[in-house]
Amino acid sequence: MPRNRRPRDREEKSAEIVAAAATLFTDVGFEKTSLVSVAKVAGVTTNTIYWYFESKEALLVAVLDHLLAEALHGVDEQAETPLVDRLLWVVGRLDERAKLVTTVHALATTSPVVEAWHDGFHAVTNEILADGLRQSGIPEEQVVPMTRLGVFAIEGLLMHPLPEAEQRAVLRLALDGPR
Amino acid sequence: MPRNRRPRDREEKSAEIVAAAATLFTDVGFEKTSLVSVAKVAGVTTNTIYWYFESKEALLVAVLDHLLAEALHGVDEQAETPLVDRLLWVVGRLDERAKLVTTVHALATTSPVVEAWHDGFHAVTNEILADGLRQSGIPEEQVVPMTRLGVFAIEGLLMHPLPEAEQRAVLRLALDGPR
DNA sequence: ACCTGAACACCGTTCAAGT
DNA sequence: ACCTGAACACCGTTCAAGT
Repeated sequence: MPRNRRPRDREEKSAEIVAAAATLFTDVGFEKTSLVSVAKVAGVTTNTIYWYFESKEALLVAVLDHLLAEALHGVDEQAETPLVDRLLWVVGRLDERAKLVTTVHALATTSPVVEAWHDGFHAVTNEILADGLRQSGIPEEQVVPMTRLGVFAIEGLLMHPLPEAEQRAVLRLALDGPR
Repeated sequence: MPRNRRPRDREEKSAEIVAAAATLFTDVGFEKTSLVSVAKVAGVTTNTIYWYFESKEALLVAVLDHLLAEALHGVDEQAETPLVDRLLWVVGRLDERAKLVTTVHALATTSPVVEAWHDGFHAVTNEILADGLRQSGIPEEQVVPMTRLGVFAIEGLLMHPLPEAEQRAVLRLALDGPR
């Protein structure tokens, strides 16, 4: 029982693993990142990862939670700017993580853990976008399909890089319609 | 030189491998399908696959070409029906292959072969959709963003299953705008 | 030209053993 | 409770060898 092992060691170690995984997953990609390389960066052994996380996919979910919290930090201060700009801001922040967007969709069809995270993520983002639309005075029966189209547009923009002017054109079209 | 080896053996064998891979990739998923299982279904050895295809990803591209040709067969006869219904028809036909849609996007970021196929696919579908929009009398400067939004909507519908009535609502909104 | 057997390097995961 | 060494089963891929 060494006295230098403080009680927050657990969260620290786990946080280091998540941080290492977050960098590698976004840069190298989830599939191409081996747990050995995650362990190396985090300064632990492969098996240690399994003490903290049930599987590689469970580690991915922890990474996603971490990045989401990070990405959402600051979205509140933007409550005053127009909806289109707010969405554009979100797209800009998520752009470096684009690789993970496709990874999540690919894994959601086979991995229950990832599927659960994906469903929860959509529930949250749908709610945020739907609220924004209602406050813009969109008639209630159009809120649901427009929310869906808006989310599809955001996902599409993340998966297919485009200059910002064209991103804006697509989002405006999705929210305001032609003209 | 056995006399029962006909000259079309090569295409036959390769077609059998593609057919086996097409079934397994769509049902089990690309990542979860091992080349051993493909070989077993096709009645060959794993190494034989490498005689016909450069890699597992090259085999995927062959499968995609095969399925695309199959899916596009019959789209011409629909030239008279409204654009929304035509897109809905395409979505319906691709729905069982939804797993592959996400796989292609996931691999496109790391595999040049798959990225090339993905780019070509988008070029073709963009053209088809843009032509349809022009014939519907959409003003030229709106054709490009509307095509993009339309493709994003289709991909979104493939990645997130929805009842047909809601699929139609999203597509109508993308093409006709609110009201 | 076409196909195989046997190996290679690597992967996610497990488990008995240590502290 | 936490971590490790060593192994497991499996994977995509390669290559020398056969016909």
